[in-house]
Amino acid sequence: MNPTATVSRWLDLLQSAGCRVTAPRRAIVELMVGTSRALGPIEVYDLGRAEHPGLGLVTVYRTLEKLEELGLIERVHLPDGCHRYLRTADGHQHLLLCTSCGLVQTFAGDDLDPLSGKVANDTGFAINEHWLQFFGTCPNCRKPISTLSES
Amino acid sequence: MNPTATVSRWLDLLQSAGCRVTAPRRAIVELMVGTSRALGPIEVYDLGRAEHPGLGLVTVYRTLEKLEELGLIERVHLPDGCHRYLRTADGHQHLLLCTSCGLVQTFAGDDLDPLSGKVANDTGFAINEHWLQFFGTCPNCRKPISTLSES
DNA sequence: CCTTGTATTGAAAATGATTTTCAATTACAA
DNA sequence: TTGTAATTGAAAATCATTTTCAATACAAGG
Repeated sequence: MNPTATVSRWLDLLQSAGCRVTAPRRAIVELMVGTSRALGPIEVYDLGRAEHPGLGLVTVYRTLEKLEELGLIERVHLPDGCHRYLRTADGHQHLLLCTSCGLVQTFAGDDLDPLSGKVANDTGFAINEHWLQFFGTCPNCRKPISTLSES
Repeated sequence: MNPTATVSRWLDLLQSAGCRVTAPRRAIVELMVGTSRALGPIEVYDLGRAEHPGLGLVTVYRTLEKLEELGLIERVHLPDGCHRYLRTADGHQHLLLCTSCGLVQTFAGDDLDPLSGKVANDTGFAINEHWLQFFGTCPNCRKPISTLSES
C-alpha cells in the first residue's frame, strides 16, 4: 500500500472509531505514516508544525494516544528512554533501532513462540508479550564519526 | 554468594569508587541485593524508609544512579514504562518480567550473537546491545484472578 | 580519641514532561 | 444551512526528576 492510501486508511479508521478528521490529525497521521523513525512527542510536534503551524503539543499527545489505541502506532523503548512512537509493522517483527537518530528497521528472526512456551512451562508465568530488539548505530549516523577520525 | 556477603561486596565497591558508606546507602543496597523485583525510585523510597525512616527521595535517585554506574544494577524497561532498576544478573541473561508485580526471572535462551552479526551485516548497523525479554504474569499474581473467577 | 575537610544528606526550589481544564472553534449529521 | 458535540490550543495543574544549599556525618590524620 502506498503512503497516500495508508494515510486514507488511517483517517478512515479514525472516523470509524467515532473520531472526526481534522487538519491537526491529518498532519500527525501523514507524519507517522511517512517516517521510519521512532519519534517522541516533541519531535512529532516540531515536525508537525512544519505542515500545520498552529499545531499544539496537547493535540500531539492526544492524537498519538488515539493512534496507539487503534494499534496503528506503538510505543518503542530504547535503552535511554521510552516514549517514542513508531508505525506498527505488518505481522510481528523484531526491531533494529538506531540509538542516534531513531531509525528503525525490522528483521526476520527466529520464531520465539517455542522458546516462549518452554519458558512459560518452566516458570509458571502466563507470557503474553515479548521483545527482541537490537540497538546500534545506523550507516548514516556512523558516517560523521568515521569522517572525523579520518581528518 | 549469600546476600550479606553481596551487600559487603557492593559497599566495598562503592568505597573503592571514592564514595562513603552511609546509612541511607546501606539501606538501599540491602534492598536492591535482597529483591528479585524490578523497582522504581518511589518503590525504593517507600521500602527503604522502612529500614531508614529519614531516607530522602533525592538520595534514592542519586544512589541508584551510582549503583548503575558501577554496573551493580541496571535499568529495565516494561511495556508500560521504564525507569525500574534490577540487580544485574551474572553473565548476560534474558529476562522474564511480571507486568503486575515486577518480579523478574532470568532464563537461558539462544545465543543471539550469530543473529546479531547477520543482521549487522545485512543492514550496515553497528549493533552494540540487544534485548530479549518476555513479559507476563507470575504464578503469584495469577492466583487472585483465578480465585475471583472461581468464586 | 578528637579534629578537620569534604562527601553526603534531605528539604525546598527549579525544571521538564505529561495531563487536565476551559472557552473558542470546527467537523459533520440532520 | 444549522445545531451540536467533538476538538482545539493556551494556560494551569500535576507528576517525575534534577538542582541548589545549608546542615550533617564519614573517615583520614593527628
